[in-house]
Amino acid sequence: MTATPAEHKRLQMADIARLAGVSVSTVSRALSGSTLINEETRKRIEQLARSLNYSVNLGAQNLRLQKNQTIAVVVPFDAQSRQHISDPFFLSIVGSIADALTDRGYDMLLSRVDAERLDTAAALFDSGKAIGLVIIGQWRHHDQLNAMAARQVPVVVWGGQLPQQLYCSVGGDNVGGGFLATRHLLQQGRRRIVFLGDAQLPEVQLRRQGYVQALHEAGWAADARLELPVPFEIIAARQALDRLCAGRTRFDGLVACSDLLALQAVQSLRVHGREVPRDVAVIGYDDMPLATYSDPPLTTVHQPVGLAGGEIVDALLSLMRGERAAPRTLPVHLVLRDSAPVQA
Amino acid sequence: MTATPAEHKRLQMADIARLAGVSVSTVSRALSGSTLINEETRKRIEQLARSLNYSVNLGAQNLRLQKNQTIAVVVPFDAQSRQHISDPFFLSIVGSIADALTDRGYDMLLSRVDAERLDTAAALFDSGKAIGLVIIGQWRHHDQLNAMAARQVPVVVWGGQLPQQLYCSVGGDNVGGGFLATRHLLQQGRRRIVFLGDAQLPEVQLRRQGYVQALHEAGWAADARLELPVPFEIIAARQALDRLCAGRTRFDGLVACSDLLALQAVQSLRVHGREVPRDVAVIGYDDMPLATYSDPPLTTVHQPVGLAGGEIVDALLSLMRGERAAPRTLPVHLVLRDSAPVQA
DNA sequence: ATGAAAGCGCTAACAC
DNA sequence: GTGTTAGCGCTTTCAT
Repeated sequence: MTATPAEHKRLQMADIARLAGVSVSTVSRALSGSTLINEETRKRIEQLARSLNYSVNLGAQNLRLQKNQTIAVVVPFDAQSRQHISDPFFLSIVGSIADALTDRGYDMLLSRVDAERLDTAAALFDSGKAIGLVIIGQWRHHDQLNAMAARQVPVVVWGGQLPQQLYCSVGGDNVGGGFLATRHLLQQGRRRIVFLGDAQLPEVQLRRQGYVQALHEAGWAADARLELPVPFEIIAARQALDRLCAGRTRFDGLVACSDLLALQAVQSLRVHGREVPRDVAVIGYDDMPLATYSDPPLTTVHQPVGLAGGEIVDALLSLMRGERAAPRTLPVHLVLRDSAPVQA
Repeated sequence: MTATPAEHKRLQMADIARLAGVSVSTVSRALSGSTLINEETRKRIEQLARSLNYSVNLGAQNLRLQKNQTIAVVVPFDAQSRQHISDPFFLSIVGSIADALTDRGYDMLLSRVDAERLDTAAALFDSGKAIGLVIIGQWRHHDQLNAMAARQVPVVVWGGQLPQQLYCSVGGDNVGGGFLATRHLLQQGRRRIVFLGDAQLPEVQLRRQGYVQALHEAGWAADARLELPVPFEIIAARQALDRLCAGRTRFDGLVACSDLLALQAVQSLRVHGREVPRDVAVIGYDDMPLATYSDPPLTTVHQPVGLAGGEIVDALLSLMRGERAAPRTLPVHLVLRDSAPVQA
């Protein structure tokens, strides 16, 4: 609320030095807690600095010290759908990482890149803006991530563990999650189970593996007509669901790759006169808060979002220390609620 | 996945210069799009740089150019409850701001500070780490925010507009929201309406003003027994709600200060044998996605989260240009769903 | 069109 | 203990 660009009047060490009647080195020492300085001068300088709201310029300090405490967290976006950060799961993961980084004394730079060009995220590292990268999701570009890792960019990816993976990933047990959900439905007597999710995405592909595996164990084969490759984006997903429900494909169970997708399915089913769980049992994924409050409360695969941030950050830090960081798969479990209860 | 801290081998301009057989100045010119350079040399250098994944060190560049494109977004946390970023509304706002900043070419630094010491956020500016600040919520420290603004820290606060406010705020119309919710309940014949929210927080205080105003217009006075000063934190809120429901205070309507709070109320009421909306009509606040899917779907005050990011960022940018930025109040509206339907 | 040199704000030898 | 000086990686006069 001033009329002059506040930019120009930022204090610097030389100003403090002049006002205190000492040299800049003395100020530097006073403010950096050096031992070889008179206690009284330090007090005086510290107080002066504080009273003027002076803080050491971190850009200059970092340059001089060759140091940096910034980690970039990259949330890819789908350029086609111009999708924004809105998926509650992504947001939660970001929150979890933010907490973990704060706890460990790092700064977090939040960036967005085109999901088709994950490799552009490396510029954040190459330019020295960040000393490490966290990328949320592999999307369709396992290869780009591999290339980044191959040239030593410190990067941890939230996502699935894939064969021939050079980068470090941290993620929920996707195969296990898909399996648990599907097996539960089978155990409740469901036979025709829809799988809802775009298997082009590695995480979804892995969940699908669990789905297929559960079917096989029960003696069934996967049926391509029951696989609905919907994106995470709600509007498009809903259209696909409405088509499915309006069509003549019969099904009595459904495994979705997010809670939001599952709830869209519930709504679509309702519109088409089918009841959950009576006609179709539905299982979500993620266990976001809304799964508790929804109608019906959602049986869903719980992802350990709270832990995720710490795991991701710890993996990245060890990577940056030069250690090899093995991919980590975090345990998931099924939370039973009403959309796919025991005793269907 | 290497065994050597990758830190040391970051390329710099001198390396490129050496490899290209030119001076650093030439490289600098080539990479910065200067006109006084041979087109062929530029091509050659650009290609060399690209092939080596070289990017200009932005720390050094910023220092030299006295420039910086980083905006800090600060999400305060309640140190007592050790609360993490989990409130879906905060997360959404952060997402919206992230999108707005990305669109406008700024970097976003996400920080957390103790909600009791909002003023510590100013260090991000004083140290030159960020050239502008966005703070999510006023919490209990209007005064600290005023002090920051008074000393020219470019800051925009998401929150309510208060008297004697020196800083620029952007926020939903809280008085209007509280009013709309309460009036709706009154129009549906509800008479004893609980207000759920900690009026120590300015935004909540404003919503309470709207609540009181609606009561007055209908000829009623506020009843202190119907005001439940719960925090946004779920566990504590739930305890207070259970106490209310178990007690002998009668009420047939409830206005909550977040959707999560409203849904906790619904659950608490259920546990105590009361039905929503039949016995108690409930209205939430924010209109998060879960409000659509919940049981019952929540009548709630819609906040324009999608717009918020752009408004906040634009206000901040104009502030940084040295213009005076007036506080902005964004319109809210009531979304009618089943928890407080028309025709109670 | 290109190179040499100064300097952005800071820290760390190295003097004294 | 404190000041002087060099230099972190870059851009930009100023020469040539």
